[in-house]
Amino acid sequence: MMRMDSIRAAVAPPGRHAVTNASRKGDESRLRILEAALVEFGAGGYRSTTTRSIADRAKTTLPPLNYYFGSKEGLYRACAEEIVLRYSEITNDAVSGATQIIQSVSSPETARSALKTLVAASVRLIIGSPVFILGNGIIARELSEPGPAFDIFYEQLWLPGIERNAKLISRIKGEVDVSAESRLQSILLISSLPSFHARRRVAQKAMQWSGIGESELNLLIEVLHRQIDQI
Amino acid sequence: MMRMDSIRAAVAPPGRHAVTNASRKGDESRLRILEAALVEFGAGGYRSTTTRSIADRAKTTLPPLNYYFGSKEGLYRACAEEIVLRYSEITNDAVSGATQIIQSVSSPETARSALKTLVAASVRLIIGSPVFILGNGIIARELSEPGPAFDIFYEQLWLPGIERNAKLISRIKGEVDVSAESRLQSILLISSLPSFHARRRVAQKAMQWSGIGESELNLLIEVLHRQIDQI
DNA sequence: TCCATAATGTATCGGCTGATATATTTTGTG
DNA sequence: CACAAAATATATCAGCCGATACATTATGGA
Repeated sequence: MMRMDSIRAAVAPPGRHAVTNASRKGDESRLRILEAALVEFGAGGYRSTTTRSIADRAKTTLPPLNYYFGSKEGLYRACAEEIVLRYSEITNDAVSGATQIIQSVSSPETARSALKTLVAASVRLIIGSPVFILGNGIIARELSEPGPAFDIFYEQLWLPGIERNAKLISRIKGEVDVSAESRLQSILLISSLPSFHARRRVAQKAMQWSGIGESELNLLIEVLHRQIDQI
Repeated sequence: MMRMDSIRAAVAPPGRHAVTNASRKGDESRLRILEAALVEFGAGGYRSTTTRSIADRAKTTLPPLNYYFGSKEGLYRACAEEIVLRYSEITNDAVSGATQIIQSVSSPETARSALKTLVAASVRLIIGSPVFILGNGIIARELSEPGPAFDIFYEQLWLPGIERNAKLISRIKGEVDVSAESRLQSILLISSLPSFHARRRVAQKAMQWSGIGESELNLLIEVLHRQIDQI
């Protein structure tokens, strides 16, 4: 009982992190595993995904998974952090634009325009981006059934997003402080998108779309923009 | 191999169904198991829920589960059908009212009012009803990760709901035929609700609500009604 | 009351899963 | 080139899960 290996692996994944000049092959493997995990977790969720399937996709075996990430749960959390990272990078422009407008003295119409930009960017990212569908699967699932990554997404993605949009909506309506109503509108607006991702199959079937391409995205954005126009 | 028992159990759960005068105790057990399954599946989803936990909650053992429902999946599907049944019963009034308005020659304002009634009823059912939270958990999960019950919900719940609301929206706008836009608006409107259920924790945290009671529901309905006013 | 059948419990099987002890190979460095 | 450390593979374990063979009890009609 209480073997050295398990302690080392569980507490701080690989000791390698403390070392400055580690081998490059290790990093490549780590990334390959992470990528495979994103695919597998994204397709099947946490429970349904087996570490073996991840190892297979990463063209390796089981031990490296624990070697680099400590456990299945550690790997899952690493996926969540990776998703947040990529997400932030992509939305960086739209977000910093909005932040600037929120912090400065701006007209309702400026705020409205920023909100539209944010929403359009989110739609393209969440629903349109093929490379991001897997990440969105993980996000959507974590929303409807909080798992090991809930807190990561909540604190780094949802709460900031809700607050940002609520402030913009508030500005549009000329409120001095953000009202409960505005915050609720923000939640509903933001909720629509992962929902739409999750209900992709439902929506596609109901709309009789053969796929979700440019024209479909544009229609969706148009409808949302019109909704924003009427705030 | 190919034993009688398994064939009988898998194809048509119990032969009992063909019999007119079966024992009452069997029905009670069946219901108790179904109720327990609704709780367990609702709390944990299909994969995470074990047949043992269901049997425990139903204060019985494993064999009766297969005896009455053939398999874990059969039990899950039975839960979905039960949910659809209860759901339909509760929304029956609002739905038949809306149907009547759709089929007759009605003014935009009549349609708008019917849509508001439908949405308010849905909000109370999906978000407000404590007895229905478990069913909604199953529905929400099945939306974001299609499982054995997806088709049941799609055909009996979502598609009819989307079509109904789309027709009302279309009527409100005075369209002759239901436009793609109206249908999309309908999807977005309907999507908000299970989303809000799923994101209950997120919303509650973000709104700093201690719970979702009458006043919170009313605020939510108010925001949605205002949205409908601006269609 | 008796008995066929329905209902439930006990015990167990086979398969899968996460994890890891152990052995082997690969890598970077002096 | 040699060698310590890092990385990867093999083999295996222990636990859980769905399912069911088998045994037992309960039910209700004749």
